Amino acid sequence: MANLNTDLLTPSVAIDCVVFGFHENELKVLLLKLKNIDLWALPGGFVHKHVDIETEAHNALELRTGLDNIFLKQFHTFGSVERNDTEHNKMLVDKKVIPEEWFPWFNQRFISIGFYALVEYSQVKEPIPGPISEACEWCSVNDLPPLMLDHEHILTVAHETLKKELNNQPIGLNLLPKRFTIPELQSLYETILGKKLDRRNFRRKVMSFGILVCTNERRTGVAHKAPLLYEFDEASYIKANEAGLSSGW
Amino acid sequence: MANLNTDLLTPSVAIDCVVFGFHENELKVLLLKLKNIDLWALPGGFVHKHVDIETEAHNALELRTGLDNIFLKQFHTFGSVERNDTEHNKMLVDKKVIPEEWFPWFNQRFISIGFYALVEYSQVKEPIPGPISEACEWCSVNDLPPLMLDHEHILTVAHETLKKELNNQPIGLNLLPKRFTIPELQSLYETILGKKLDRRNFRRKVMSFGILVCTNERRTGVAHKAPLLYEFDEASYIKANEAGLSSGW
DNA sequence: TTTCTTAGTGTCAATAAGACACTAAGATAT
DNA sequence: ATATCTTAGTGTCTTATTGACACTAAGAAA
Repeated sequence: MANLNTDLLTPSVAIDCVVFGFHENELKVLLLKLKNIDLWALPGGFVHKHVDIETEAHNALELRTGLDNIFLKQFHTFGSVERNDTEHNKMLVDKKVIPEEWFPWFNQRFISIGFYALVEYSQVKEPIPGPISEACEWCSVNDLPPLMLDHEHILTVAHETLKKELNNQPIGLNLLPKRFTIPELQSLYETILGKKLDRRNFRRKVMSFGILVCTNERRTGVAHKAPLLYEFDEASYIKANEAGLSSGW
Repeated sequence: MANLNTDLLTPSVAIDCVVFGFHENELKVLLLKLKNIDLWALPGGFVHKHVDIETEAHNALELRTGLDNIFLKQFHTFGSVERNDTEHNKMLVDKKVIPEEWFPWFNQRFISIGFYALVEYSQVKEPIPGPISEACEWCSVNDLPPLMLDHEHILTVAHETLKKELNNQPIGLNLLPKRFTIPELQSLYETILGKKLDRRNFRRKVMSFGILVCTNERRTGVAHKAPLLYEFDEASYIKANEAGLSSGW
């Protein structure tokens, strides 16, 4: 996007992606730091005229993460008139975040389709900044830098959606490494929900889903009793995802 | 829209509304019959540059139903490239559904934001056709006429969303008259879900939500034992809606 | 007044959820 | 080596929720 061929793009339509990762018991989100100013943005982009919006979201994330099979889900479309902020766009030109000739395109009224993504933190070696950004970093959801426009709102809606999804479907296949322990899975749930769960009841419930396979191997080199490693049974996981879990936590 | 001032409209963005009503134990949906051909469409429209998408959806429905306080909820955004169908648009011109000068606008690649609406059937006296339609009618969800483009798909996704919503929140305030009987409410649930529920368990569960107020009056002039009339307690209803119900049916 | 149909209520059993205490195993400190 | 600390793993009891089911009540029609 060093140049911006607006003829190929769908006017008025943008995509914003909230990429969740899980690391050191924190829920992280991938953010781009704009050039020259202390302002951050969600990864995203515009929609080419000949490309489906889901594909475009995948492409945007592949550019940032290098991963090509990311779990992605549309969660909301943001269409408030106030999203168009001429002062903000002028500032982007002033600070040389975008070249002046991009101003007309950026200053359109945009409708933004929000996607959230779940990725395994460790698989993203080095997040790659885009044309208007100088850094791409994981930030803790609980300690966000200043975000552009309504991006904090978009992020909040994505997080709330994710919390609700926990009641309807299993989560973890896309956020955890292939092998993981039950306490790690619990920590993921606790982190997303923002509250503690009872160890014994958690284990009972999650085992009842029938999506976990015990490898009979243990995590070694770790303090205290070595926990058993589990994997997801992908077929059952997908089935549970489609059928939906019955009740909430 | 007898004329179409495209300068005022957001390019590439459209809105489609799936308006649900409940009548004679059937789930109905409001459809427009296009002029001169046996092809039907969801009500909807385009998005004025200075209007929020939610407001635009409300406006579109007010034009069709005369109602100005409809329950509306965004459920999905449809962004497949294949939604743009030049042959279909040529046909619309050929059959004089739209004037030829509208062709370029209609033949854009559109992203469509889907909303579903819940309305009390009896409050819509006479649905009003729009500029490209010659009739506006309630159709049974189980017996749909031929629909334009991907509108049947949009309708299906809306219906599935509504089914899932039953697990998370009460439904009825917007679909039933002010006063209704529990068997009527049950019939609404059964119709949406497409399956029978146990009378006694249904009553117990729905009463446990604490959103129903008994009026101590009965529906008279009806066959068999006169059932008691209930109303929703709006404050509790809204609270239940926000908090979410715990578990599924 | 008998019959038919729907309304309204109660109970019991099975299942799921919440609260809680013990034993096992590895790491570290003494 | 052994004691101690911390986390892993399991079981049980209580309570709440769900599902299955049978009776009585009231109005309409025969």
